Amino acid sequence: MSADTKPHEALKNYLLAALTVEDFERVVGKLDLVLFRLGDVLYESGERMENVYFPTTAIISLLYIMQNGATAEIGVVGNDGVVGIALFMGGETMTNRAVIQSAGEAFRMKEKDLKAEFARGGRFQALLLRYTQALMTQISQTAVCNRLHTIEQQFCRWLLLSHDRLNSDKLVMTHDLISNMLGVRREGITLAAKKLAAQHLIENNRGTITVIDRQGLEDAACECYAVVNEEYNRLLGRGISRTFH
Amino acid sequence: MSADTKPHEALKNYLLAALTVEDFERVVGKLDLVLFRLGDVLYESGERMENVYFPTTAIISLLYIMQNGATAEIGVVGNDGVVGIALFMGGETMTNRAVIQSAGEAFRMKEKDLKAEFARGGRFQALLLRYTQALMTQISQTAVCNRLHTIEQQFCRWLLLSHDRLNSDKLVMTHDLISNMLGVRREGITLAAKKLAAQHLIENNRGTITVIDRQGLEDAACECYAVVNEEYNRLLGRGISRTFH
DNA sequence: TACGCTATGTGTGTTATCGCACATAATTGT
DNA sequence: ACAATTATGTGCGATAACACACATAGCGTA
Repeated sequence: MSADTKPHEALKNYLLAALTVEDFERVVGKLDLVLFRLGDVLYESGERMENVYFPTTAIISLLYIMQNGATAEIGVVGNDGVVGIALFMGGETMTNRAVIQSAGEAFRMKEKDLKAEFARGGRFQALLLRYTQALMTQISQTAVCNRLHTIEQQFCRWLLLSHDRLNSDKLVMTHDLISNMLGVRREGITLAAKKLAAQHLIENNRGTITVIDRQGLEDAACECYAVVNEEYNRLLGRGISRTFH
Repeated sequence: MSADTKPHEALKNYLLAALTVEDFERVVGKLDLVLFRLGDVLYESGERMENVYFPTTAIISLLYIMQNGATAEIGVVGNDGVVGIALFMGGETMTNRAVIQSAGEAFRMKEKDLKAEFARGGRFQALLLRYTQALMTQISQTAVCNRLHTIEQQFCRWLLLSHDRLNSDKLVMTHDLISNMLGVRREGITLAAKKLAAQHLIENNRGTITVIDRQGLEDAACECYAVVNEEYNRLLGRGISRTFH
């Protein structure tokens, strides 16, 4: 397999791609490719997980669901990371739901296999922990952004984080869905989208948002996006931002 | 020392107290007691840390500082945890500032000693990782709370989290300081404090807030406090909430 | 005891966002 | 082609929080 001319699909996930050849060869045998559709749930709040997932083309949203049904996203995971950190962090469950925000593929690894790999204590463990710290930074910045910034700024941050994890400029996503992620009204997103479209930063069609001016979007966002992006670069040793695609 | 009749001060920190006798005996030799005053900074954003701290009576706030000087707390650490997780998570630095919110003591451990202990991979490592997951839950809930709840509800959550980590009902803290933590205006806190005082949940004197009706405060808070508290109990195997004092 | 500093209380007008209602437009199914 | 469904656009009054201004009150100390 290492002699293949075509690189393994799993290398599309940056965590897996950062393994040594030796580690990768061993780990790859324990991975299964899974296809997810929009809305699929990888785990529920408080639910015991049986697998972790290393996304390649899928994007997963970590959502908190309030007792009254209101929702708010605390973070997003794509080909930069892994879903199911509670399995190696030792908590077994989390207080959020992991839901597919953008259809695509991910590699599944069984709990037992993951724990065995983690316990080896080598590069894989170090990578998983550094990724977890990066995710903490993203969640922290979500908290800050929710506190201090406007819907429009948050929408920009959210678009950029999604765009980074997508190999297309087209986000298939309704305003309503986005509003659930950001924990705001649907009308708030409609308004923000119109404003960004008027500045020619995005195109805003029924069910899809297309990124037109990536740099313009970054300028329109608050500092939160840049802080998170730089921390991911620093911790995971490569850009996940568009600059590096 | 294990034969002492008086329990070691370090046992006031729940992470250290959860170690096996053997682990504790070894670790305790590497701890130094430090006294902190209000406002002391344990590390700055992006600054290389040289120690971790296991608080006993001190309370530490993890603050994000925006470029324009605005601040927002992302989490709070007391005798339930440890400050400086970046040292074992592998990132070395974080994007926030750790600042003393309530004067008191903490045990300091050198980076090298901590990393050596972590690398042993035993109970101490497991505890540190589970604590990190608990902290992630707290940060997540801060994000949710910032998004969906009123200043008054957030103030209740904040009071409860602080009260849990304090061995007194008196919080020495100005409205101005609290407003910096919550990322709101000082007047907003004055108003919320007056409302809670009118309901006899707290007493609101110059420079101090005294918790009068703990249960009433919990009822006035949003679900965010309960979610975090339950998750700490589940992950760290003991209550840090007042119920268990 | 009086002065000065710090903390808290309060009022006014503004803004962002909300909740709700409803119109319009795009897509899907028959 | 038409009806039904889904997505988006828009208006309006309510509310929470903001910024700013300034009054009062508690505390330390000269």
